[in-house]
Amino acid sequence: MTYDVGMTVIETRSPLNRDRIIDAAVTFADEHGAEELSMRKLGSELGVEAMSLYNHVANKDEILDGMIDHVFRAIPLPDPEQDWRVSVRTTGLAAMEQFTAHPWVVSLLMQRGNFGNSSLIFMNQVLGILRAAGFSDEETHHAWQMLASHTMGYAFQQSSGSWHEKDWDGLENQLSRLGDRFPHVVALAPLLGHCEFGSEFAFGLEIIINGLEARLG
Amino acid sequence: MTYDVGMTVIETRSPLNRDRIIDAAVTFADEHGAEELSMRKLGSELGVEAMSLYNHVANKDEILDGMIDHVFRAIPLPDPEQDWRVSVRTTGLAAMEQFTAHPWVVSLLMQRGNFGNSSLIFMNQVLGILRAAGFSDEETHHAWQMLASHTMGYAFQQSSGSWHEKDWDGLENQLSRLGDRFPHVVALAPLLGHCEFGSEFAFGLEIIINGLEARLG
DNA sequence: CACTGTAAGCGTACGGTGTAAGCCCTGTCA
DNA sequence: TGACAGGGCTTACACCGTACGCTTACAGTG
Repeated sequence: MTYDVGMTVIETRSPLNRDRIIDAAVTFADEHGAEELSMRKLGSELGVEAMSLYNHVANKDEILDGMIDHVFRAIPLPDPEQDWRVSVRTTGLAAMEQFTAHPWVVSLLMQRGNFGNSSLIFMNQVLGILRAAGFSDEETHHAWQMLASHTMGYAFQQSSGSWHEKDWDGLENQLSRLGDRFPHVVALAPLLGHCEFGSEFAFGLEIIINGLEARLG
Repeated sequence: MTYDVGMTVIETRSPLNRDRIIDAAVTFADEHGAEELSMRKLGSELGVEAMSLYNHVANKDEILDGMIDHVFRAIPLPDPEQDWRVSVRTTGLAAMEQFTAHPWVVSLLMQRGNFGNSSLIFMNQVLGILRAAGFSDEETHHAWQMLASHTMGYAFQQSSGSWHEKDWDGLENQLSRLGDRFPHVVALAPLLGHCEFGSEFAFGLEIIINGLEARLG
C-alpha cells in the first residue's frame, strides 16, 4: 500500500509475501481441496500472475510445506504440568480437530512427510510428556507411533470421504444391489455411513491410553 | 499370439486386456511409485501407445481402482472358524504385509476410497468375524474403525517415508543443527529412524485386541 | 536532477499430464 | 469378395509446474 501524500491515494494491491501466499493457499484448499490448487489459480486468487509467486517461494513444494506447517502451528501444545493421560487425550483431540478442519493435510502429509518446524515442536512436546511420565525411550517410541497412527488413521478415513453423506445414497443402492454377498457390510452400513468420527476417535484413544498405562511399570 | 501354421511364426505382441494393463500398472507402481504412473509410460511399458489403453479401460481412474482391488485380493481372508483374536491378528498382519509390499496403495486409498469388490469382500469377512465373536453392531463398528485406523495409520507412516534410511542422514544432520530446540526428538531419533514397522504394528495391535476384548461383555 | 542497481511482476514457452475424435489396418463372417 | 467391427495409432486440446527474459517501480548514489 503506497500513498502519494497530499495527492490522490494510489490504491496499489498490498504487496505479496510468503505468508500471504500460504494463507491464501490454505483457504483455497479448504474451499476447493488441495488437489485443485495450482499456481495459476492461487495467483489469480491473489490478483497476481502465477509466476509472480516465485518471487517469494522457491516452488510449489515450499507452499505445500508451508500449508502443513500452518496447520500444525494451530494445534495448541499440551501442558507438561498436567497428567500425561490428560495431555495425550486433549492433544489428540486438538490435532484431530485441525485435521478435520483441513482435511487435505492428511494426503499432503503422506506425500511430503511432516518435518516442518511446527510439527517438530509439536512432536517434541508430546515425546517430552511421555518421557516425563516415566516411559522408557522404547516405550515412548511405541506410544508415539501408536498415537500418531491412530490419529492419522482416523483422519485418513475421515478425509478419504467415501463414507460421507454425499455419495452415501449411491453406495447404499450399490450395496443393496449387491444383495446378500456382503450381509455384514449391509447390516453395518448405517453405522459406517453416518458415524461421528470425533467420538469414534475418542473411543479408540481411551483404549490406547489405558493400554499404554498398563505397560507403564 | 498368432501363428501361421507351417509358416514362420509371426511374433505379435500378446493382445492387451484389462488384467494385463492393471498388472503392468501394479508392477510399474511398485518400481517407480504410483505418482510416476502415467498413461503414456504405462503404454510404453506394454509396448503400446497411450490411447490404446482406452480400448480396455474407461479412464485412468478405472486403472487405479483396479490396482487397489489387486492388492486387496492378495490379502488372505481370515478363517471364521478360528478364535476372533487370532483372526484379527493374522488378518491385520497380512493386510499390513500387502501395504508394505505396495506402499502406493495407501495414498491411492486416500484419494479414491476403497469400495472395490475385493475390499468389500475383505471387510465383510472381518465384520462377520467380529459379530460372530459376540460384539454388538455398535461395538463391531467401533472395532472395525479402530483396526482400520491402526492399520492405515501404520501403513501411512511407513509409506510417508521421511523416517526411512534414505534421507535419514540428512535429517539427522538437520536435527543436530537445530541443536537443543528439540531434545526429545533428537534423543528418540535413532529409534524413530530405524524402527521396524512390522513389529511396531503388532505391538499396537495387541493393545487394541486386549482393549476390545475388555469391552466384550 | 540523472544514473544505476535491484527486485517484483508479467508474458512466453517447454515439456509433461489425461483424454476426445478420427483414421487405418486387420481379422471375421456373410 | 465385400462389409463390418474392433484394436491400435495419430492428432489435438486444455491443463499443469516452471525456466527464461522483459518491463516497470523504486532506493540509493553522484
